[in-house]
Amino acid sequence: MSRKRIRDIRNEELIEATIVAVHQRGYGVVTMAEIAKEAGASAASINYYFGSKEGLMEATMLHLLGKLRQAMIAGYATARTPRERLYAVMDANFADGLFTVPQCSIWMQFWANAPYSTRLSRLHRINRSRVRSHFLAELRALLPAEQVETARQALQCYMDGVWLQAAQAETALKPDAARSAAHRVVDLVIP
Amino acid sequence: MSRKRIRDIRNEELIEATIVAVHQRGYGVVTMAEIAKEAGASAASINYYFGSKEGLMEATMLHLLGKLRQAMIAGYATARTPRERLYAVMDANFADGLFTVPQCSIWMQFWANAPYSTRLSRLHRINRSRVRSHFLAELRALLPAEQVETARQALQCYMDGVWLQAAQAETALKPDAARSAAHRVVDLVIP
DNA sequence: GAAACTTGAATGGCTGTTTAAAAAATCGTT
DNA sequence: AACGATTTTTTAAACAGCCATTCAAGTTTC
Repeated sequence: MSRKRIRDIRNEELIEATIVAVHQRGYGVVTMAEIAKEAGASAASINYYFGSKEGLMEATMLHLLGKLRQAMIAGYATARTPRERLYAVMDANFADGLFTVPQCSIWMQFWANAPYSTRLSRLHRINRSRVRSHFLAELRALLPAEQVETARQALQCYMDGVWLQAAQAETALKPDAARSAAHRVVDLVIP
Repeated sequence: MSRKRIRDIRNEELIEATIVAVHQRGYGVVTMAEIAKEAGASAASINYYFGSKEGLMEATMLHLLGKLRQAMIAGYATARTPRERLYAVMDANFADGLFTVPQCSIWMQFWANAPYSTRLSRLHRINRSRVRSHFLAELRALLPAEQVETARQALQCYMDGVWLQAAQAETALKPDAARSAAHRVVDLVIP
């Protein structure tokens, strides 16, 4: 029982430290020693838990992907109409616990580096196609078939772009403002 | 006369090689030796011309920024109405010579790394505020004041998002398709 | 006492930059 | 045109530093 628990505690601590350290120093530049220091541990112990630096990065992204997925199913639970479900897909990306500068920052670094790591690009592919199919499912109920793909691209690009800007923000983000702005964009696309 | 020319030729060759090499290997991982090999030169000669790796990166981004600026003033030349000028701002980002996978890729890597380099973040700030003011100038002529900022954010986020996706594309891009898609988005925002 | 956990130190490899010396280009003079 | 002098360009090799990973030897937990 406690065998598992210690490992899980360390995992979370190290992943949180990774998010902070990557945000502060940059994905390509951050060192194991810096992440370890942020977590109050040693570089060697990170390898003990995650095997390698790439393993740590993969676990960190897996963690963030999980949070995103969880936020989305939580939103789906209360949504009744296709439009509400479309709101829910957008809202998940701007959820309070997700839409923070460090997390948007690390997400962008993930995007930038995914093409150069087979393990990361796998995660990237999975997540993107999941978001994509959620969008398509709701849009098909709201728009004529020939407009669906254009609308999806517009909304998904908007979402990505907001994160990209958020990653560069110098002050704290306002998730609720981002959500209502996103709703306005949805209403623009689907009158 | 020819003193200047050789230096300019090498500069361009090395910058082109940088774009290719960074696209292939990633900003944070690419080495001077790899860039040099791509250009058919030696790592030492890059330092001779650019002083350092960071200097090379700054020069490369300056080059891309210049191309973007040039594309935009070229578009402005033929635009007559505010709406046409708004199209022109979008079109510049999707110009034939600019909207390619390697260049979108390096641009994203630039975004991701700008916060960690004072020289890059300076360029980033300059470019962003320039695009922003272009957007605002045209939108103010087309929308009531209280809608301008929302529309600007929607359009600029869309643009950024398209580039982000383009950087991940596995096949060649279609700049004209991107331009007409962008026009549709503009028409959506400004009826 | 065994298993799980932690870490300081060693390892091996790789990187950007400098240096010094050679090669190439340019120029002034004849 | 030719040629020596001077400047510009090139690079191989050396340098200095850093980093992920490993490992052996401890410490903690059960």
